[in-house]
Amino acid sequence: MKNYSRQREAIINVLRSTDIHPTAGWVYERVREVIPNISLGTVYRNLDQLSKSGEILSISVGDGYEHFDGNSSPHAHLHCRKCGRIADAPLKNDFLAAAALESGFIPDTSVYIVYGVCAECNAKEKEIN
Amino acid sequence: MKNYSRQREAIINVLRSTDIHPTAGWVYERVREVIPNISLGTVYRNLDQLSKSGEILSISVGDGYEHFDGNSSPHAHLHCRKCGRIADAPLKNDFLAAAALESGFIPDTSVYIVYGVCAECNAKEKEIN
DNA sequence: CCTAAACTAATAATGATTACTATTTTATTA
DNA sequence: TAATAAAATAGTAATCATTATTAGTTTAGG
Repeated sequence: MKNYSRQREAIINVLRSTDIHPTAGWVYERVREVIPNISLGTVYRNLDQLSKSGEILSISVGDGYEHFDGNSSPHAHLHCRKCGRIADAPLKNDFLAAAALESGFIPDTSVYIVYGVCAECNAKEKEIN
Repeated sequence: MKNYSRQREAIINVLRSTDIHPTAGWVYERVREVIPNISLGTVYRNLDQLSKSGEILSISVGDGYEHFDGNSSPHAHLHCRKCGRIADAPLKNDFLAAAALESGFIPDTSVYIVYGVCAECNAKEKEIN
């Protein structure tokens, strides 16, 4: 069903080495440092595959890019509207099930994104005014 | 700052009349029934504006489209991986603040999306097998 | 009525993502 | 260690949701 490829391994390694929740393009640039002639399509295909198999997480914050997270255990994301950063935040475990109680819906993953302004951007704002 | 326009009013009306969390394209088709020569760009611009001002909610489930929700009060969304439907689900109120406790992040909105399979799709699956 | 800011229709441009194709790699079996 | 089929890849072209542009129209306030 699924064969080994050093391209995929490199992609996973890059993802596991960061917590910035990168885009496909960012992953592509980093992987190129190891496999210079890797194709952008290969990066997209593998990220798609890995997120469908549950090994990684795919996150849409609505900034026009798909973001990826090597940590697929349940946690929330804090997305800063100003700098665009996506940070991790803890999440009570029983929440996923509780939210889906309704109507026979069978949950597998969840993405919880909190929009707002991060501490750093808030500090900069205060400096200016 | 913000002027009245009947295009924007029609867009809000369409959004408030449904709970399917439509895309810009869907809203466009519905508004055209009332204002036949409305421009798609106008729909996009207004939806963007309204979601930035907090009057509506913008939701990315990762299906390649941006979805919109006329109900901007905090609630979770159940996104079915098979039929693509997005349903509403209740959400404990204090959750938003709790998830953002960390590091001085100041939350404004949150989008909580649970991925899985809805009851209907699950029933169909059982019929087949 | 006048004016400036906000808005619109129509259309062109953008750019992230996906599709396609010929070639190469992987895993398996003899 | 060949032979083979499934899975992957590089490179490139195509897609299409969204954004930008522009000339003209509408709104609101004095």
